[in-house]
Amino acid sequence: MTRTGRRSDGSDTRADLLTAAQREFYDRGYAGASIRGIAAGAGVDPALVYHYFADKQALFVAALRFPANPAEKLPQVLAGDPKELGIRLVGTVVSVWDSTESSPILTLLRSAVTNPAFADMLREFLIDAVLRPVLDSLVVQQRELRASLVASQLVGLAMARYVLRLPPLTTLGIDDVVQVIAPTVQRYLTGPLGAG
Amino acid sequence: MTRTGRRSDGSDTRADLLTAAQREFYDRGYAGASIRGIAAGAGVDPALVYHYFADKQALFVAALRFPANPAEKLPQVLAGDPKELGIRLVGTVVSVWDSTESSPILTLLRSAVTNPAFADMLREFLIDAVLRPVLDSLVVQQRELRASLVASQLVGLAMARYVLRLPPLTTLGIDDVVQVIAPTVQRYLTGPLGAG
DNA sequence: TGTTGAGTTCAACGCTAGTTGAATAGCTGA
DNA sequence: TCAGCTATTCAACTAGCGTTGAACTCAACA
Repeated sequence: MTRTGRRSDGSDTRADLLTAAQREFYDRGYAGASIRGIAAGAGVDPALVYHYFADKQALFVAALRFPANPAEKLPQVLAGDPKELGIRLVGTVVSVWDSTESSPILTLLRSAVTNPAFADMLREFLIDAVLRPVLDSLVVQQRELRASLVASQLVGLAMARYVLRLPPLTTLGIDDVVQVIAPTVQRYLTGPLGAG
Repeated sequence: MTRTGRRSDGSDTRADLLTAAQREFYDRGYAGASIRGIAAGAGVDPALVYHYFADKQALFVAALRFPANPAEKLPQVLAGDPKELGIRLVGTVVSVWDSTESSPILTLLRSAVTNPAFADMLREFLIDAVLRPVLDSLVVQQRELRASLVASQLVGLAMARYVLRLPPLTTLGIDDVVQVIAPTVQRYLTGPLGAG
């Protein structure tokens, strides 16, 4: 019964910690998740977390980026008729959100609400990594306003579908969600912003 | 230097506690706010909180309802041309949100993200107290879907304007916000929900 | 005037949290 | 084989939390 010391099996403890952290941060938010709980989820002593990560916040940031989930989907969103950009954007975003049990963006959304630093991270991700590229592909004015409007509808959709769990929006299939939300996003992207 | 015992001035400590609680819950969310911090904000010993309220959750609920902020604005939203219902709804909602430094709904929004019980409270408030009455005043189908769509855009607007502080949406005046958001809400309320 | 009850503080309990330093066990390369 | 690095655990520290019970002081009413 060896207690301390290195394990004999070739387990990847760092990855186990990141997976457990993802789950825990997603379920409970940044403040609600505990190092002890994450360590328990990975079957490991809490102190071990500090062997791999500087502190709780570093673990959070690392968990957000694991596995690498960059905007590599952007090209296929941008390709095609700009008149159907809203359809492709909403479809891609919702399918990414639906695809995993603990989407990093939803984790960040949960934590952004009570932590201004994470709100900054989310805002910068949304604007810099997603919406600016999309809008730069269009010939429109008022890009920043349009970007924030699209963000407002997408964030609201995430809140309604995953956090508040509003009955019809939560159970709708991806195609139905796209059908009702995409026209709004399309107007924010390319439509007139005055009276509609 | 009297330490314990009743105060001589006619101060309303209960109201002071509720005001401090509002501010603290708004700033930090339910879990992040502390009884000790709220008591300090009211210039009072933490134990005094338990003289007036059963526990932290009771204080939270009491702070949400203080001062009474029911949907007494509904009639003036419902009155008038249904074609401009979106304008009146968005205008009223944003002006309520902007009017106070710690709107109860925004507090609830902040806390709902990490606490399912508060998510239920917020959902029920939005649907039962605001959106069902509005939709019952219209002759439309798919009321529940329309309600959740309106909720998604309003919640997203709140997130963008007050939590994420997306630059243009945060600084826009109420009239400008209404101008860009109301058409979306109007379509969700009365427009076609298929391809737009 | 005396008594009661409401308002108020003090001190503490039990719990959980993030974090750290020392000790131990196994792997790797000389 | 052995030295040293890395992985791992143990035990503890400090700080903060919600909450409680007892004590004290004043105001109001009989």
